[in-house]
Amino acid sequence: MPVDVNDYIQDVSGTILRDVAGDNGRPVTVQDVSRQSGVSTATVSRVINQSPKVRPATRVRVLKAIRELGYMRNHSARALARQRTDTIGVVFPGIDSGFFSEVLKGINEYAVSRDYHLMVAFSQGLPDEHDRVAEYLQAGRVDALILMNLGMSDQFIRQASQRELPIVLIDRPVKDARVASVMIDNISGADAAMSHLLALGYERIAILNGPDGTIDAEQRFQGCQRAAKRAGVTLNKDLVWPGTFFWESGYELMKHWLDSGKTLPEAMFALNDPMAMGVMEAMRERGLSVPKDMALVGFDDVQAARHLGLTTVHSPMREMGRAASEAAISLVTGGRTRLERVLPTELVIRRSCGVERES
Amino acid sequence: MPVDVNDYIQDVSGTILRDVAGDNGRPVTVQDVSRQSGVSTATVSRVINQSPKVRPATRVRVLKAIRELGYMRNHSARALARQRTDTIGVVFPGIDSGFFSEVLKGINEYAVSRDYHLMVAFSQGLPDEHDRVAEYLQAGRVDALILMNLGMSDQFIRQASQRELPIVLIDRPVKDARVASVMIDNISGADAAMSHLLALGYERIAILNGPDGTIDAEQRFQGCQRAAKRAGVTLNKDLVWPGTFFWESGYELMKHWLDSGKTLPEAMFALNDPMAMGVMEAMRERGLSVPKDMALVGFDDVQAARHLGLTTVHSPMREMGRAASEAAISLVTGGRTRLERVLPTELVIRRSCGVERES
DNA sequence: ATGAAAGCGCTAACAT
DNA sequence: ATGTTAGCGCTTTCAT
Repeated sequence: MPVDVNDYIQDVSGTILRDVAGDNGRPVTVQDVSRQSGVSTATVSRVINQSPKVRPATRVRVLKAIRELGYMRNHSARALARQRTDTIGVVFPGIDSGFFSEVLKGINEYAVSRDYHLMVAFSQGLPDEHDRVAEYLQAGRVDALILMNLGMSDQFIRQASQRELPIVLIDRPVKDARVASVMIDNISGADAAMSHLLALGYERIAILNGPDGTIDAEQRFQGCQRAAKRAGVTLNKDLVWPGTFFWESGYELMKHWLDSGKTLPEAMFALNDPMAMGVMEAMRERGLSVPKDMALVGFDDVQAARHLGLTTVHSPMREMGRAASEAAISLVTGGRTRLERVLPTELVIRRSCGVERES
Repeated sequence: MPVDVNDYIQDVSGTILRDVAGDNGRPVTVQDVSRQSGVSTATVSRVINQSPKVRPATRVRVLKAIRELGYMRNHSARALARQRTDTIGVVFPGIDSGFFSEVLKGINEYAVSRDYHLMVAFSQGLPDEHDRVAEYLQAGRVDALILMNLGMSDQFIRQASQRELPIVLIDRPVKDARVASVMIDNISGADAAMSHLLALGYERIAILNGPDGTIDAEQRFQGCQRAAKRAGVTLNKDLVWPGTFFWESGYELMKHWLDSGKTLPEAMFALNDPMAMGVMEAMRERGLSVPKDMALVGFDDVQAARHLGLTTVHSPMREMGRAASEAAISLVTGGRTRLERVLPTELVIRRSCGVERES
């Protein structure tokens, strides 16, 4: 069914672009098609919507008229009549965690395949965030909402979810709310990275943490603890440093460390890639290198990580987008969906932690 | 006027989120508000749309009803009646040049300030690109179209522009088409970079070009020539290398160069940052460094450039987005606009070309 | 299989 | 300043 619809659309749009509505200015409507093909508007609508109850001959006549007139269906009218927009709203935080484009592509991929459109907004700050969401919540704008990594309170989300509009949260679960959520398996990812470091025999392992209160930081650190516990070692509190998840954070830490003259740890696990890259850069500036002077592992597997040979935990951003998109559309169309999805992460071993396996 | 409208919306949305439509399932309409407040729907509409011709007392009554009922205006109905959607469509290429998020934010910034929404699509490949554009061209979906850096032919664009829908092109001019375009000043940017290198006294300057046929590559190379000409030198053809604009391109070039044992040039101008970063990485792997063993300049000023101390030409992506957004909305609302805008670029001097000024 | 007609929720003349 | 009314373009019963 979707396939047919697409075919139809391509057909029409091809026409549009070939000979542009030469007639008058007024846009072509079903009425016009109806008149031109000698059938009722109801039948025209049936043809447009691939209803099987149209005699082939009739269908052809209508299609011909559509083509001749360069008819295109009007979205607003259709949405108004059907009470759905075939559009899903996406709200991202204004500060770019760097992933959003990947996630958005994932969302888009699936949405397109289901013939859905995307309405996106970036929120700058909390009040604006609320406004944006509230705006999309307005009946008729979108059929579902995907919210990524926003700062709004659980309470706000819970209230928002009272409306009939399906909501999907990326990178954040909410208890007690009728919303779907998709996250990545931060814990296992961090566990794997830490375990790898431990298996390599490193003992003095520093951890550059993320900011307090973010779920990613919390879970990743939790993963570290799990790995340590399993290995029967304890994390050295003195080697756990607070970070911001920004590049500067890693850069500054390492710079101070080197300035202080203290000996470096054998290895460091930066809880995201930008920080790891900051660390690398600070070392490079001092003529030190990874993994010679210190092993290093990151988290997220941003594009640059590959280029720098940084061992890191791959966060499946694209897939998160896809999953969110699937959940949203499935909620809209009434399909069954798992309300909580946790996507697996995977350790990608490169040269920064001392073993040369992949590049 | 926009301010008032926003106030109103915030008002309403506040309500929405406070006490959720407790009543029945049916969404609240102007009719309901009309009934509840004892005025006609026309007046309700006037209040909603900030018409000045409403007695304050009446306005208050209506506002009260709106609040009590948790009324939200229906976008589709409004769009259908007004024949405008307050939405602008944005089509990006599926392959991420890395900028698109910046540009999108710029577009969003201005759009939001004018109370417009964004509908975005990524096209994968040429046919899909056409489809996406054609789809948005459908009356009623969006009020204007911003196309970024797509591969479609001038002819296609020209035909698309025949429709009444305003079109704004980013990073590409089209002759003879009734479209607006915003670009960056590649020529002056490259000229400045090249001139800088020449002023520093470098003579053997290699150029790592972009792919043939892309306007960015062409113009940037042109800028190089202009600088050379003005300085009274000629570009050494043997030092001009074809590139792809991808990281790998720079990496491979430099690797081969080093493998070949040929002496390095004194300086290199990579016509975009990713390639420059590839070059740096290849050098780093050989224990060479910038600018000690070779000066290096990039183009675009991506985020990592700052971290790596790469001298480069700043491309104002955010501003491009803003400008495109302005142009689009201004075309929609009938305001006058420059149809061609070329945004200035700026050389950002960091340590990679041999002088330590900024960091 | 097809048509007639009643909306979907809102706006915008036109009247008063 | 406010009300009446006729659409906007499409879908969808309900008849036939």
